[in-house]
Amino acid sequence: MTDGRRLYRRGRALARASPRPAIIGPMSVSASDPFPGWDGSIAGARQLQRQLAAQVRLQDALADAPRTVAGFDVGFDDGGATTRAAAVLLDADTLQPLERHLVRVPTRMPYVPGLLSFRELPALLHALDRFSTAPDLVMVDGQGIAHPRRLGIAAHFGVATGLPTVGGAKRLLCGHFDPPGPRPGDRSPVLHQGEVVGMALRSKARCNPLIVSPGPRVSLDGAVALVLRCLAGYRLPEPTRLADRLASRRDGAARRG
DNA sequence: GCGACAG
DNA sequence: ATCTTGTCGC
Repeated sequence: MTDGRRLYRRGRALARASPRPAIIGPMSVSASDPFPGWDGSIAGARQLQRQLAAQVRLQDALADAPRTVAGFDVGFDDGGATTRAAAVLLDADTLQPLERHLVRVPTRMPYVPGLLSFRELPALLHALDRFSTAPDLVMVDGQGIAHPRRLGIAAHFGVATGLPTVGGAKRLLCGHFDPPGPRPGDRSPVLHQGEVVGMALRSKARCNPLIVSPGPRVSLDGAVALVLRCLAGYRLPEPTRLADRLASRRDGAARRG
């Protein structure tokens, strides 16, 4: 299924997928064709990343008072054959969930460091389509611009949808940082090739720092401020934490025993 | 050549 | 990511 040139399997199911609602924005691509122009190769994927990264603008351009925040994450089933994408919409002020969606689609790409979005973005876009209304802000489990070519899955999501997006990862993909202070809120810049591409944020005491990096329409400082606003006593911000629980079949309602 | 390597 | 119970530390 992977011959080095065509690593991505285009499937019938994807071809007849439902079109994206018109609530997303002018920059959006359809969930059925997430990577227009991609030839399916590794080199082509990297080239597309460089091209899309050039479209990322880090000027804050979100609603004055975001009313909703969405969290996205992915998990796997059937030994990896099925990709589970979770999308949770929360009230930005109370952080209470308003909508929760879980979609299952066939896995079509293996995990390749630096090309995570080519594996998980399609499923995330399908999950996004389930929302009854577009979120004011998006948070994705993964890197924003803290990526070798400045297009982690969060940044890619933002470019693909036109929505303001923030990346929150549990670990670093590239670059380095000095350990931030021990108290919640302490932070230390993430550097890569001489550029500040993110912030290692101590979101909770005695926990490893969260790697925060912006996607389109959000600045680095803005991303940190938004993440801080979404914290509720856990290392991960609520949007991503709830999506993670839903995608990883660890959701309270789905557990027995 | 060697080490690193989101999820 | 995923396979998996209890356990050490705060």
